[in-house]
Amino acid sequence: MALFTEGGYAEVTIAQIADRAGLTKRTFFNHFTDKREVLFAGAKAFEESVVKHLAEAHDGLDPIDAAVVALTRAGLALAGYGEFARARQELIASSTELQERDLIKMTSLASAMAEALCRIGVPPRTATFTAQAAVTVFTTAYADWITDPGADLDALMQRSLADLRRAVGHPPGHSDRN
Amino acid sequence: MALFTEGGYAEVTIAQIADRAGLTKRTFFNHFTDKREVLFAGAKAFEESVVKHLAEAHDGLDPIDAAVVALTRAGLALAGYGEFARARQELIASSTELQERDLIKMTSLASAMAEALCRIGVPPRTATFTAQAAVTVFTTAYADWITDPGADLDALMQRSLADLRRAVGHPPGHSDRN
DNA sequence: CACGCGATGACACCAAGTGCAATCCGGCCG
DNA sequence: CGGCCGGATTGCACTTGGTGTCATCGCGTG
Repeated sequence: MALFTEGGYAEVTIAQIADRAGLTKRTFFNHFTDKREVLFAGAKAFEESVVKHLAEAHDGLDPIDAAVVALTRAGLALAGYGEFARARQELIASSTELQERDLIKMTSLASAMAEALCRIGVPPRTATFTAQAAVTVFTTAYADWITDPGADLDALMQRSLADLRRAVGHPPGHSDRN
Repeated sequence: MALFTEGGYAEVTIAQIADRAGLTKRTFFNHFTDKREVLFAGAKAFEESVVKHLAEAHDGLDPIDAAVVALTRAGLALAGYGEFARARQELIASSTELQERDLIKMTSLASAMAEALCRIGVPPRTATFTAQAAVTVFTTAYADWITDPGADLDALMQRSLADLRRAVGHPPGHSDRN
């Protein structure tokens, strides 16, 4: 991170990273498949955390609410990394390479969530849309949270979900229940 | 395309592409910034087409419906490329590199649409969610259309939109109008 | 102490890009 | 007709990400 923030992502070379870590270029690639991947180390763990929360806490909730809750819970575990998260997000925003990687991680997350929803009994197509929507909600709520770390992630998530609902409009053929 | 489909994306080298086109590696990079980009040549034109349709045909429609209609109209212009589109999609599915590029193109499309919506008077946050949702709808409808080129894109889009609406549930505080 | 195994390192190598300068080619002007 | 010009093409050298292979190191175990 130190190297990246002072030199810019593209300028920093793998050799430099390896040197800084007291290792070799080759060893770097034994730990990370990519240069990009070094900034997404936690992604897999986060995905698993979300899936776990999703499998646990879906009692009586709409799929979309369950998905949002699962993302919120998993997201709260990131609360400690505030400063790092901000720097990382800024770095990602500065490089299309990193944005691409970020997007595919989010897509992977959505897929994993969709699969988890299927296991709960949600039909596949609904599961896909639900997961995708939930991840969209998370992405913007997370961005909000980055710019204001003091805010409550849960509230931000609910606000984003409400905004999304307002944006896509009403589903056909039912009157409001709940 | 011929090279890619017979050899697989990763195996084909820029030199081979250039040879096949009767050009040089260097010249290839004068036309395309990337190896990936050669498969996304039409993306910018598509994006502009969508924005144009969106600016024109938003009379009296909800933003989300306007966005979906714009994507549908622009999508219909792709009807001629059926076989190519299928091969391309298959290729993208086979390579994470290409998936990443595809995702960022879709994100760029969503951004452009959001901006266009803002110009129409939709508040920014709503515009972002609307555009994102519409692109999601398009992505799955397009995938459906790829697997069944005989189908009607318009119908597929409407079905996807309905599915998405069902997935995200009802917006708060209004009873169904329309 | 010998052995084995996982992590590290050295080295050679390939392909994607990039910068720069030379060259080609078609049109245009005197 | 001949020279000139600007854009497209090219050759070439170079950097860097990434991989395959094999040697080596360090360490815990029998």
